[in-house]
Amino acid sequence: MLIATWNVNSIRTRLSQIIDWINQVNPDILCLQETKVIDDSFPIEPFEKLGYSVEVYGQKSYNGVAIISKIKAENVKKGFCEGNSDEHIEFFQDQKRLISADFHGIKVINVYVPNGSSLDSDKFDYKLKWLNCLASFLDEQVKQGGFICLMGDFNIAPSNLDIHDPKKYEGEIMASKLERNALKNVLKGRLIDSFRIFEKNTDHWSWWDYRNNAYELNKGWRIDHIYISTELSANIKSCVIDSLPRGNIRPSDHAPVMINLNLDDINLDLFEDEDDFFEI
DNA sequence: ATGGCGACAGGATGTCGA
Repeated sequence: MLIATWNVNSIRTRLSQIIDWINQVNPDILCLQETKVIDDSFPIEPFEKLGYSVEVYGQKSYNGVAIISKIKAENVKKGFCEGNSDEHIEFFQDQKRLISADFHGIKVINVYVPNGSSLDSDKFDYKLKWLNCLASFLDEQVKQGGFICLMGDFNIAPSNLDIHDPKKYEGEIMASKLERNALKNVLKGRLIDSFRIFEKNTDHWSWWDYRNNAYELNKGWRIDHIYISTELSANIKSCVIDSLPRGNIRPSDHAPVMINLNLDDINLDLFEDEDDFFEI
């Protein structure tokens, strides 16, 4: 099963490129971020024509997430809705940055983490609070049992290996200790970075700034990630960043990232107490 | 380089992203 994530920076501007990519790669599940459109205006038909179902959670101009899937999404949830106090939900619900759904017993959580602007900005405070809320949300999902796939645009380079020039950006936005610790607190060791299962010590980027010829100079960051329950690590056959779409005419500034997950030999014993899993 | 580049809303140019 191919599961992919892509910050497309406007679904309407990038539509034909996304359709081309789907035709070429044939993913089973594609999580999108920065769709930048209200739900009523999301172009659902081009995906349905290819046999996909579409779940959207968007808003005007900013943010917006969606899940495109061949398998029908079960238990779709939009925004933070569990494991968080009502005031948290209230605080975060105006920015559409999270959608989750179950597929064959795997809970797919698609996130667009706030950028945060700079460390002295109110937006940075919002980013850390949002990540803390995500940690609580994830705690609740883990409690419910089942495998988890947490993916999307995290706007954080987990280590200096994920930045083309770590010295230049040391301690700055997307590279700070505070953000990295907030991300670690989300993962809590129970989820692992799929990409680093295969690429232990290599430079690969998922985002290149539109400015300063960054893509041509290959000056990028790896800020788009697919985290998966540690129990599933043996089932991941590959994790690849497809950088080619970044070279398109009028590209997104992000590249798609995907994993190939083998579900054939998943150990169902892990879920012997989870009736929900067997109903699917 | 307090600038780059691109999308958006709106109908010029400011805001936002990363």
